[in-house]
Amino acid sequence: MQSFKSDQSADEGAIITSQIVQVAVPLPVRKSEPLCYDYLVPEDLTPSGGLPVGQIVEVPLGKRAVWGIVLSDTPSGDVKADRLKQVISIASLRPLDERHLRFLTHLSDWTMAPFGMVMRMMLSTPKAHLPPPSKIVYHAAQDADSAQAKITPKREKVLGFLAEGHAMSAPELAQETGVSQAVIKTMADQNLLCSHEILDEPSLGYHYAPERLSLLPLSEAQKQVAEGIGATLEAGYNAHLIDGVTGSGKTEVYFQLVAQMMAQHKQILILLPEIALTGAWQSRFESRFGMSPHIWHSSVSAARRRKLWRAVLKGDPVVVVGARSALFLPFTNLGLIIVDEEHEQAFKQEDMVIYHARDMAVMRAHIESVPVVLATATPSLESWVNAGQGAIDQKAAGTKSGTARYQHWHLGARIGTSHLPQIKMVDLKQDRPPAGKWLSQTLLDATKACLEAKQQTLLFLNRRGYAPLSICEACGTKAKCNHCDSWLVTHRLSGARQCHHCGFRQPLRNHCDDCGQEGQMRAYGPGVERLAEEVMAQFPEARVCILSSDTAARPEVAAEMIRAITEGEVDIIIGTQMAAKGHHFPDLTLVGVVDADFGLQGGDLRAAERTYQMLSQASGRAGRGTQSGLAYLQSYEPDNAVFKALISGDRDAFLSLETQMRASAAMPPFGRLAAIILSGVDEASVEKAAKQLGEARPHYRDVSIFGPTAAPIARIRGRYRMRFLIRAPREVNLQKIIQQWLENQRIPSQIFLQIDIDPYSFM
DNA sequence: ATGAAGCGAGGT
DNA sequence: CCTCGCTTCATC
Repeated sequence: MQSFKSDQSADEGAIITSQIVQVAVPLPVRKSEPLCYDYLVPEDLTPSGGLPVGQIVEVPLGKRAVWGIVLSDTPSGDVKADRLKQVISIASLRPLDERHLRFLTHLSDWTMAPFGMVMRMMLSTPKAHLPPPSKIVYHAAQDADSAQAKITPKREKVLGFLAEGHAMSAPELAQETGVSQAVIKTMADQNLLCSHEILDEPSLGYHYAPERLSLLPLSEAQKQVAEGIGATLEAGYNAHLIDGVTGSGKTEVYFQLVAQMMAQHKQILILLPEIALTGAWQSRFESRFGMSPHIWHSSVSAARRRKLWRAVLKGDPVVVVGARSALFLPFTNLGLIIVDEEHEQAFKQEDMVIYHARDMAVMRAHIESVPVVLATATPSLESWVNAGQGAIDQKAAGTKSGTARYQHWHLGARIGTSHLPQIKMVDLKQDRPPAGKWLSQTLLDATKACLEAKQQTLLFLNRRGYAPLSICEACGTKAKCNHCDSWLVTHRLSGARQCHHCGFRQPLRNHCDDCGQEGQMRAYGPGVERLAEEVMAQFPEARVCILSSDTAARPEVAAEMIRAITEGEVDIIIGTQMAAKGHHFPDLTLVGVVDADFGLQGGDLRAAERTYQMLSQASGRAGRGTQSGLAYLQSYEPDNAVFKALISGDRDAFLSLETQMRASAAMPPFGRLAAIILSGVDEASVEKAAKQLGEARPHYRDVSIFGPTAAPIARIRGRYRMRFLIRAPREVNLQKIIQQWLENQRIPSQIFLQIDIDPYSFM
């Protein structure tokens, strides 16, 4: 009796002394601190004693088992110890380091996305936290000579190889020694070899070998930039903006920096905006470095991602090239971050966690104390101002001048003989194409001349499909999406009318859904397919291709089209944005921008900036070879400042003007913006929730809150959306204001609330 | 996020 | 009286 009791109390004692940790759980709960729950750590899970902060663990959560991160080794005490659940398992990974955790919390704080969601995104690589598969390896038996088995020549070969101290799996060994696997198996059976199980986790790290590099010799200007930045690479955090016209060789400059950090055996992260189209970039990397970089994006196979994720955490020296999500990899030996095409909007992630990968890359570099290099031909206004430009205007906006956050590096001329294209306007009010046609006489003549000179033309139109709008001539009804407030775009090539917001499609019929009339549907407006029709009618002998995300949906198809164009198998390219980006088509000398005004309308904060970037990008395709290039911009308002800047090539004047406008309107980067978006299936309840939230709006002297207003496209994917826009001076803590506003608000659970700090899209 | 419980409308 | 569907609640 007595002893039973004391045993009992000893058990209780064991439970009480066992460790309790706080684990961040993947719940979408918005709190100022990461949402953590207390869990007991069973002793048999931690032979080494306690769990460290940063350890990834599997814990029960309600009915489920989820992965979370240990954020504290002391209990919060929120729940009585006897109600605590136990940690289920511990990931076979080293704990995340403190800097990575800091990155996650800062990102969650900045974006106001629930920590649990940021963490979930970071941990979403399938099975990365499970132990790697194991494999059986063979090595020479200790007492091999005492075994009685015959040593045949083949066996001799195997033993000879293993004598060098290797341990290998049967297939590898067979490969290496040129014997069949059966020989190895038999030798193992006869105790000539002994085997054991190891984890199959080869290192992915590069071996830095300067003799394998074949970097291009740099021009004087390139060398200056490479050396200037290079001198700071080992001095912790430093941010650089490489600002060089298309074709000035920015990539070669940062390759030099990559090589410099590789010599230090560091991990290097290179972010590209659209990784699916990076075949050319990759082959360029391979030819300079004699090895492939590791690619990271959502369509890389789960197995590869898993291997890379683990290798990155182990600290293997790797060069990772990736899309936005690569930013969340658990680097432990990071040396350098590069963000190429830093101005690209594609870096802004608009899903569950809304963040800008360029800005978060700078934040991560800061936390990791490593340099970050932003590269672009057309800097975003934010980066340009951060690089200390437009200083007069900064003063006007009350910001201290002379405090550039980024070092600004210019790369001027194009490399080699090529020059920037000459840009000319076509005034569509004067030189107007006939109804239903889109090419002015000027552009047609130029195209004809270009064809005759056996050179290529790019006609740029950023509109997919055949026509953006279809109207029934009988009743005036427009073909609309069932799930969104948007028109259906006619796609003749795929025989469908489709919604570009939700992917809804219906077969292409010449029948009105509303009045039922046959044969009355008319297409309005241009799309690349329709433009192709016009071009083929004008130039029946020309070889025409359409390059858009519809015609080149898969990367292989896109690569093939780009090859065909590069090798001169095409005369006229009709392309969307996809054709404008980064390609090098040496025979292309004429670019026609069919609708240069597209993108300027809509009152978007960045409309002018974005249009400038896109048109300069598109016109920059012309004249990259030995011939000089020419670009025509068709516009109804040819006097717009954007076009004037493009023609004069005075980009900095344009950016200064934009900077002034932003500064005087207290818009980013001189003021801060945030959007709060409420969405839900039921329009009335979204409106009601928005109204309630609006009534609780805080009132501050310098903070303006606009809304609630229906989003410009009020319904997308069957969800109604209302938004608030908040504007505050730069020095105001916008997140804190929103936090306080939302704190005591009860949002019905069927309504989804999102916060977009520094919004780019106003849709 | 996601499973469970709570509650009104409709069916046996 | 019991089930279906949808809102509300809690998750250590």
